[in-house]
Amino acid sequence: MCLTNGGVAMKYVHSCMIRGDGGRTLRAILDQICNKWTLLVVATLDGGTLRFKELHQRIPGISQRMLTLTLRHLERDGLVSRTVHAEVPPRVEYELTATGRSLLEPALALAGWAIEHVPQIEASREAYKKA
Amino acid sequence: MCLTNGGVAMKYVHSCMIRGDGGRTLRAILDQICNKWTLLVVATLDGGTLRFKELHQRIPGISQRMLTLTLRHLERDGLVSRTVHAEVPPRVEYELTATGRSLLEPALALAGWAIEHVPQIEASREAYKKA
DNA sequence: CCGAATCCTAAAAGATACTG
DNA sequence: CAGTATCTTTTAGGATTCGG
Repeated sequence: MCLTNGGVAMKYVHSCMIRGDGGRTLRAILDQICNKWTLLVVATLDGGTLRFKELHQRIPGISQRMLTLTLRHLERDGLVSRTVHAEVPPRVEYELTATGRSLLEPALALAGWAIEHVPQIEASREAYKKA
Repeated sequence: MCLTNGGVAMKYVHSCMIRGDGGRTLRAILDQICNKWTLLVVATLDGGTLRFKELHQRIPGISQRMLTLTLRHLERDGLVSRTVHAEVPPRVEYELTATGRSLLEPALALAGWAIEHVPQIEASREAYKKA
């Protein structure tokens, strides 16, 4: 299967996305990845294992609730592993799984595109407002 | 700037995302791209110009309202051009701009990743439910 | 320290009806 | 044909409190 040619492959993506159930599942997964915090949590876990509190500190603005929810979803989807150490006080460590790490490259590509195009998009928004 | 090495570059992305304003703008753009319909509209416009009605037909399930909103946002951000032909009945054509086309590749990479991992993620979800 | 439970608001999205 | 307007439902996310 060729996934390198935009012209052809995007049609394949399109066909996958509009199929009744596959579409719903695929969109659910894409939504999951692209929500407010997921990409940031994955990016933060790149490079090694972190505890809950460390994650909380490194992601300014995230609430405990959203960090917990995001981690649970990532764990459920098999992208992050969660290890509880039976100590007092408790220590819980999070780490990307192989699947989670495999997400880094495409996620990076998209984030990179967004970073590159921020000025251009902002300019376009300004121009649009005036018109 | 190196954007090809996940280990290093993801930290760059992370640093971009947590910066006060740049972070907000960047996340707003990512949110925009990854919302329920944007990727699908962009994928559908790959390959050529389409009228409003054609888009509506090729994207099952989208409401007129959401198609309009999505197209307005894409137009505002400079990813899609909108051409009104002064005829009766009216004819409005939408087309990807150069910037819009440049989004195809990274968007494709992410969608491709999601498509590839659907079975694995679903299996992980099943296992998670039971446990 | 880690996180579950609850309550609340704002935004997104859907349904429906109408118009130049 | 290509929208706009309005209404309702649904969801995401934040604040706070409590528990193991």
